[in-house]
Amino acid sequence: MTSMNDVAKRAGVSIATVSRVLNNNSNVNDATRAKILKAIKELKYQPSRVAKRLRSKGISSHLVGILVPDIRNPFYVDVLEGIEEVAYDHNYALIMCNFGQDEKKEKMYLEILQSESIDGLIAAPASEDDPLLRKMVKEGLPVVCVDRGLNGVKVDVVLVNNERGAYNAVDHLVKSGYKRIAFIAGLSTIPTSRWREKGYREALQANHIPIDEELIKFGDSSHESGVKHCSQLLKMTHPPDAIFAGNNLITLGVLETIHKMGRKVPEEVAVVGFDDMYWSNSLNPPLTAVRQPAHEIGRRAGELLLQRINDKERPHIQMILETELIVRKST
Amino acid sequence: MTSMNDVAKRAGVSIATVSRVLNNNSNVNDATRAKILKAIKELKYQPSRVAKRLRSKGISSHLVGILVPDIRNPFYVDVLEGIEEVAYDHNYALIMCNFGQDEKKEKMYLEILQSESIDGLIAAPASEDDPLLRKMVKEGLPVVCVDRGLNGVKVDVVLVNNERGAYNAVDHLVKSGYKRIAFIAGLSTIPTSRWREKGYREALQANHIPIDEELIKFGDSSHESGVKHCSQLLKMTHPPDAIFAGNNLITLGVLETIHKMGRKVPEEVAVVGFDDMYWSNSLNPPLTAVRQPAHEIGRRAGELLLQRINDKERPHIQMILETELIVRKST
DNA sequence: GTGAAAGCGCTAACAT
DNA sequence: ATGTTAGCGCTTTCAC
Repeated sequence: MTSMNDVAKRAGVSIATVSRVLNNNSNVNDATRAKILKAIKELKYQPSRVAKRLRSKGISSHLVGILVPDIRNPFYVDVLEGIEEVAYDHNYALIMCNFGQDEKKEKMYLEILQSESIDGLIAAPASEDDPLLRKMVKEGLPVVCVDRGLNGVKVDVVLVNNERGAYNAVDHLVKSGYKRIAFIAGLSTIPTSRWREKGYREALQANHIPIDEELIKFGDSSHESGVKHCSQLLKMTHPPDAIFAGNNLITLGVLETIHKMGRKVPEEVAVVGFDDMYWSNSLNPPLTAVRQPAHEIGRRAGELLLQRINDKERPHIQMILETELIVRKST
Repeated sequence: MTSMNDVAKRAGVSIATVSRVLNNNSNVNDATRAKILKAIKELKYQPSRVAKRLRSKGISSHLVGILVPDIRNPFYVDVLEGIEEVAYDHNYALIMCNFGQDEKKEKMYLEILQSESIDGLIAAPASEDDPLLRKMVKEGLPVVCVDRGLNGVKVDVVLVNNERGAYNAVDHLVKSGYKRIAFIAGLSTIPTSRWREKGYREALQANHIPIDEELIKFGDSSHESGVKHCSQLLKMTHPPDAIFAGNNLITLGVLETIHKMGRKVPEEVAVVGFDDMYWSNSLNPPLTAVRQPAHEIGRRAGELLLQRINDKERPHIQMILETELIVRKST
């Protein structure tokens, strides 16, 4: 790699001057500037982001971290895309860490992120009580949480009204005549699962439908979990006539299982999923789903993060976006 | 951030000794080591990856870059996951760059990656002639290409036999009795599109079916492109009785369009897609698809990269994996 | 307007 | 077995 030194030599100036034209703050003689620019071009010089980062802590290193629970979940992919869009617009690079619901992995990634001297972090932590993340926030790292918050510490948060989203889905199921509505939830430790469960219970209560605890299954937010719990449900003596799936991946597992067991959707079992996908229309049958504005969540989170990086004193914001129930053919 | 200096002071030793226990190479007195370890723990010291990177060029910085064309494509997500798996096992962090089929963006990301002093790079470049990437390889950066190669320079490559994959798909279509088989390809500039086209043509020829150029559409590897070309195809006076979709996203667009136009699959139009998805079974109808071992591709690429990082002289490898045609209900 | 020099946190000779 | 020191490539006072 050619360094500032090479440029300085070639232009016959000192590295300080080179640095000046690079960050075009101070005044530099036009002739000198031209010489330097020429040398930069000739040498194809590229400043080292690493050295910059090491030297100027606090000054923008233009690197932000992203911590996602599961890259296989299309929801997070969309969020990521939203973030990436604003990052790109502002010349930030992303260091992406996918911890796959594994808290050990999450911890390791947080440590790496920290030691990479990132400017900021967008995270969907496994737990709202994550001590390490909390510590990083306290130490002044700009952090924006998506999809879930972080207790006991001030952070910007972008999420969706999960309770209402679930409520609407289940309410729709009831209004469509379904009586035994099961809920396959994600990991019980993650907040979204609990909010969605709350919405589920409330909708049932509001409609005077007794809650059958047998119909509530907590799994681990994965495709396999959807498969497992759906097949258990379907094998019950009194199987449910509708399933509310706690997320994307679970929904896909549920659909697969129902097909494999030869049941008809929605005649024998209706399905509504939390999280819409852009290809929900091509599923069999077209899926009724609670749509989260994932891309928007990503964009907002990205914007909030950049704002906070530039102004650490700005008051904290909790941004709650609404979901939308997209009724198709599975209910 | 607490630094090595803080640790050294607290333990009453020099930073060199601290560095030694951290990289446990040389001999350190057990008592001293214990003291230092204690100080590290008490201070919650974390070495700065940035400083390490700056200092020791060439010595592993444990950061590798990933350059993917489109994170929305489930194929790349699976590849990414495979890479991430091996990276995690070897304590490498990933800096992920998604250029969204945009060559300008790709260039910017390559520059960033370069100036981050990464140890190596796994890339699926937009073009096999990318000059910047080529330059980086020439300058000694370990690079592994996935899904496509890089001309005029030696690199490890992991990809799939696209030609044969396409051939098998189309051959299957013919053998199933379809006569007017359309092909909606991805971006004509990317090699995979051309290989798949080749396989398509060959299968037709081998089966003595005349090629109708009207039935070959080149788009841009996106969902929208699938929608657009499928609807054009279906509106023809003599529409095709089968569609071979050039990738994941295109397939989804095709399916959506067929449903929207009220045609029956496979009775009115059969569909086979390149790239299988783990939820292909839940599509309407279950999709016949050419399965690429995406996860395996990722793992292999990751392994090759780590090997190359550790041994720049190792001979270059081109790894060609086979595809598998999964016949379901759409054909 | 420009240069010299200190230092960010670390590693790796080279001393002791 | 441990300490001293010179950088890695950059920014930023402080001089001139």
